[in-house]
Amino acid sequence: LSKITIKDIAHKAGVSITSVSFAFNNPERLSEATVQRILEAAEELGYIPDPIARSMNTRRTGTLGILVPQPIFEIARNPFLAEFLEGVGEVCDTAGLSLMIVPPLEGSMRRAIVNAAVDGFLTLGLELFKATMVVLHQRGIPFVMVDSDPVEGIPVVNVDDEGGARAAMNYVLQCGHRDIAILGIRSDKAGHYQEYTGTLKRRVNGYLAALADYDLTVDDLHIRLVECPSTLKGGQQAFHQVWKDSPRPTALVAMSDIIAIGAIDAARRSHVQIPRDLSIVGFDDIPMASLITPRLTTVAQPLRRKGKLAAQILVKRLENDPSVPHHMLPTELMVRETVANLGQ
Amino acid sequence: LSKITIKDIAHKAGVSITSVSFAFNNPERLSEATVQRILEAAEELGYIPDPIARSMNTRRTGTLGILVPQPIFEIARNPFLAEFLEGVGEVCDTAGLSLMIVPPLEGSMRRAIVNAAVDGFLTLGLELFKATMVVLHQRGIPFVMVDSDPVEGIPVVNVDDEGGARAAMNYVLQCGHRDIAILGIRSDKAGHYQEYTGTLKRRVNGYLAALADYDLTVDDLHIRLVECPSTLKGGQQAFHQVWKDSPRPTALVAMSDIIAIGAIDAARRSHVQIPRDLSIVGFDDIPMASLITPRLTTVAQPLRRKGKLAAQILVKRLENDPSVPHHMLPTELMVRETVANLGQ
DNA sequence: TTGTACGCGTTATCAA
DNA sequence: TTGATAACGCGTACAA
Repeated sequence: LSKITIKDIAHKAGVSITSVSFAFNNPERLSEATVQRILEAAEELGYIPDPIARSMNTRRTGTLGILVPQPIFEIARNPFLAEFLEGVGEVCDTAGLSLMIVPPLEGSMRRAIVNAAVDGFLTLGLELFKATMVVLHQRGIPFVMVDSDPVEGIPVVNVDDEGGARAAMNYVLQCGHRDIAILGIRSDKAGHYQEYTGTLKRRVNGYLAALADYDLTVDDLHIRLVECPSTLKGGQQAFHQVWKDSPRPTALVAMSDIIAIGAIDAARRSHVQIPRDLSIVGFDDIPMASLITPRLTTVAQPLRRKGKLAAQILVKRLENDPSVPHHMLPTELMVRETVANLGQ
Repeated sequence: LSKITIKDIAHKAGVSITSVSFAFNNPERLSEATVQRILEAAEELGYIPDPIARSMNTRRTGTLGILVPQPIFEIARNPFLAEFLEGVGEVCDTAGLSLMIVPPLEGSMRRAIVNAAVDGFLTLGLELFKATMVVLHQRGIPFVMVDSDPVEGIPVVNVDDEGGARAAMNYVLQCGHRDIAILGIRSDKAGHYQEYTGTLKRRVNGYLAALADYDLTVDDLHIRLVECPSTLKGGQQAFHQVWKDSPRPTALVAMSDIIAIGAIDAARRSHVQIPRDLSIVGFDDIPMASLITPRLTTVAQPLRRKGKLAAQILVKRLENDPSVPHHMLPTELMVRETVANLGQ
């Protein structure tokens, strides 16, 4: 029904379509009277320029896309995204950009990338790495990778996942725990942590390194990796799964806070007391982590800063800044109340 | 740099541009050999159709917009959005749609609506009601209003805010509280709750109705309304503000969970024990509400269902379904652990 | 089966 | 100060 075009106005105001366009975009090139007349006609007709047609030759959409590896439905469940969005939002708001969440289309990353009418992409924890990179290049618009393995020529923003993970596991070991379940994030590499890439890989590497310091490995009977979705429910189910195990773990090392919090919740409902009966450490330090009781011991990563930085880089690229920064933001172990020291 | 167009392929494959288009969209109309040749050429050149040009004549973008009244930065802070998105996401995922978050552009709703290349809008708690409605109509694409005062001819999805608010306040009063601070959500109507519209108005009305049952009003010295942003920090600050008041409130009735949780957090840091020293009730029942300790007594609204329902309606409208449903979803008081009974 | 030509709504170029 | 007219890249009647 948005039938009213520049032509209708031109007709009504008795001018050419060029003049109408000028009236909006270059008023100083027209006589004031003409501009006035055109604007009035537009007002009367309730004219709104078609954003798509406009984008057609400005080559700009005014929105940037966040390419996420999971359906919106799923990704919205992880508070991780919200905080990341806060940072991205800061930049968008000041730059006057909108934000498009671009999930795989019918399971295909390619289709998603191809279809999205955006000026640039922020990729979040890319999966199907190689294939996706190719499409991204073909698409020919700037993109910045977040939480991915660094690639020559592409801006990347990462955090020190490995260092953080190592610190977390090391702390748990220091506290005397030797029966440990790692609560991993389920990916397409289900069960094969050796094939992990990006963030997952770096975190697992950190855990392994800390274990190695104690001559421990993950395939030990006492140390195991259990995968679950990075959601509250995922954490709850993971708790029930490992709690039946024997030997029963004395500590859970979760790869995300939301998993850890889910596990804590399930534990509480099962009258398992944290940290007396079971220790837990998370990863991310989402706001909820310090709001629950007991306060979650976890690895803090600067989620907002990460989002803001990545968005800033992308915006610069849109303005043809040729630099290709690679950032590695620090992580920090936040010792709080969910890990018991077995020595005491 | 996305220079590769349909023309380049036509040239390389030695066919017309029509054939190229057909090869992608209507392969059965071409000989298999030709299709093969074209696809190969496209593959080699790394061709990707331009989504904007395509939208230009399909009149479809494959994305729907969520029109929010605040900057992304701000709205991302409220877990409310995440849960709503979950519901919307369910629909998007199955319908193969992307999601665009559309905040005011340079403070202007109008500009935001005008610029967004989307197939339809979901409006969330519309502000500047009348003016915005006009632009939305002019834009000529379908939209569904969520959390707004119902309008003839426009689909609306609301929840029973008034009933929920009334139940919450009534419960607090039943528990014997008479010194109460309402923690309101700060809007552009700062301080003038009489001018509230939409959700805010309905909630305040609910509170007032419950108070009226006890012959109480909000301008009483003992009952007051304090406004703050609907964020964790907003709730923290609100706590400090009212805690200095005299008479000091024995109960806080917050218009959102995130405010309530912020207040609880601030209270805990000030060694004020909930609910012994201070009772608190929230609104929304976000997941965090039942995760914190003590578990938050609050009013549950079906956030996900709301998002899903609204999105479903919008998608139907995109398919030219002429029906204009008005929905009012139920709310429910969740009695948990943050309100003390003064009578006991 | 394939190609020509036009439409989509705007902005940009150039001439009048 | 204005107005034809050509892009922009793709879809699609219609003709060949």
